[in-house]
Amino acid sequence: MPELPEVETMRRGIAGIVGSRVVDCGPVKCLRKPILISPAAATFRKRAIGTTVAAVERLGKRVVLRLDSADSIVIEPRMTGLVLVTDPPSEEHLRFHFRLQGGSIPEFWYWDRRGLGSVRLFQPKEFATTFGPEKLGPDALVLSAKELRERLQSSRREIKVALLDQRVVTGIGNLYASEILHLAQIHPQRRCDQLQTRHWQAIHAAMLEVLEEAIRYEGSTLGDGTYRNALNEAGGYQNHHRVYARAGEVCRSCARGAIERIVQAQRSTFFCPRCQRPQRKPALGRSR
DNA sequence: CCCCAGTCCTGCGGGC
DNA sequence: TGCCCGCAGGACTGGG
Repeated sequence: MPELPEVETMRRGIAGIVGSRVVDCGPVKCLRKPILISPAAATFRKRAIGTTVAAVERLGKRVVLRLDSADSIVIEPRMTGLVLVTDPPSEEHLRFHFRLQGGSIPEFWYWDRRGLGSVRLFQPKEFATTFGPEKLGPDALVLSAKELRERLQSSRREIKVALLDQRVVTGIGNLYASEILHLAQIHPQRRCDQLQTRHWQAIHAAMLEVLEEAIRYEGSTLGDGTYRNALNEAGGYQNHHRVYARAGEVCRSCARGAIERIVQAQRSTFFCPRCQRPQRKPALGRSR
């Protein structure tokens, strides 16, 4: 499930196309239901072919190709999308193709097993409204601890659920939310409005540490093996997960707690009940 | 404001 | 052995 570290790895994998000219692009004939491509192929090609890639950026969990025409191509991998410069895991799930000239990468593909992702081209105004600040919060690697606190301190939501809200902070998904809260030693069900400044500082520090470490390992490739980098190689961070998909196993921090799995907002959360204590309950009755 | 369930989609693994 | 079903979850939507 590509989140910030996986998408950043994808971005780096095709960063070499900067300066190259798009000589062809378009959907790959696919037996499956086609993924979302907009505008329709003819218009897409007309606007993209002949342009030069000015930059390859990451916008939360999306890869953005900035063209010298001022248009932007946004690749959104959702669950199973990949950007590949080499042999795909399977031919049948190739979805979109780019051919380039003038650089070290002559072509690359968008591959997507489940087909929930998209490849879209935006003109500047449309891009601004689609990805404006009210739709997408600051990037997780840029946001400060103070800003994170200010955005959530009055929310009654559980902290783990709030971290998944891309309007608050972009780039964190289900896997890294669990990892971040474990490193920060915060129980995933603690309410945002009951966290103190020191808790927000811990979450912020853990967010940077986990995401940067995961980027160094080129992301997480889970059991289904879906996620791969642009060279179709698995990531390595799954071997360093503290809690994710480790239910019943011993906690690597305290070496005593067994990792638990709970469901929040219809998604799995993993945590260590010893390292991540729940909200202190107000004392009942009166103390003597 | 926030929550919840439903939607898209495929592959995998448990259960019988 | 084979089939069915539940599950995985990012982003979005509609209703409460």
